[in-house]
Amino acid sequence: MERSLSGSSEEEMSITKGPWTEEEDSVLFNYITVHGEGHWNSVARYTGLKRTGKSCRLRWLNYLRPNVRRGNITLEEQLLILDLHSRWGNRWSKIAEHLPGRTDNEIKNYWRTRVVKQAKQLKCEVNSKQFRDTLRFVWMPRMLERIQAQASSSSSSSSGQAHQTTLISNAQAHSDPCGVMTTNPSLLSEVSSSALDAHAPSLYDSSASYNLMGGGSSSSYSAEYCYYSDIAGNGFGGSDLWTDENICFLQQLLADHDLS
DNA sequence: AAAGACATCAACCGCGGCCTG
DNA sequence: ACAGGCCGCGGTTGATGTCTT
Repeated sequence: MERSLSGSSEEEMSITKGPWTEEEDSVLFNYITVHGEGHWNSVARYTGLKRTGKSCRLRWLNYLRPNVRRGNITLEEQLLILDLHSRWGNRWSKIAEHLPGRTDNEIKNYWRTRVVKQAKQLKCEVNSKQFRDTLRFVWMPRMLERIQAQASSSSSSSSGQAHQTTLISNAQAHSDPCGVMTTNPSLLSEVSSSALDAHAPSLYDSSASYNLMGGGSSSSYSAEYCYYSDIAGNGFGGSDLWTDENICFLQQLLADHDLS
């Protein structure tokens, strides 16, 4: 696929856009293997590829680079993404730094195709406090439970005290064929701690901003949280949390409590 | 089986920051 | 100090695959 640009120079007129061919991939891969990353405009120039430096960089980082992982974002990774996004917002490259092998593009796509979609279905603004609290107090604890369930199914340990240790061990067990961790264990530990705190609301400041009910007292907060936590724990099914069934469940939950 | 709707993901674009001369 | 080039980031688009009717 070759389209011309509106630029006037002959060079600009012959720039290739669109999907990369195997041949182009091979040329780029071989060049970077020999010369290393960087100087992307030079890469484009010296390889003879009719691509911009930007395009070469993107193709390398998102596709050709060794250890790049695509598809099947694990629960641990989803949990990390949700947590890190709650801290940093749309800082995709920063978030990607903590998910080895994952690219900012992939994380961004995950967020837009899964999380934003679910927010729409819940008729929430994705950046609204209501939706963020839903993620934090319903989805994240639920993800954690699933991760724990996966871990306990492969481990004899089942005590609550061993929860975090088990979780981290599980994360460590998820390494790719090249031995790269799928998740940063120290970060996952931090995430699991904060998400686990959701099971013990008393640990939070009573005026904590995390209030699924949208501004009630601390006592109603605790009581309501227990309710949500219990229902979340019992109401979801399936291996994928982002299912229509679960969204309907949440919609009902929000409607019942006049949250929308 | 075909067509339309929807979901996913690779790639492009514009902008801002940094570096260098 | 500043202008130009390069790089990286985040937002958006378009192609392709999958599902539904």
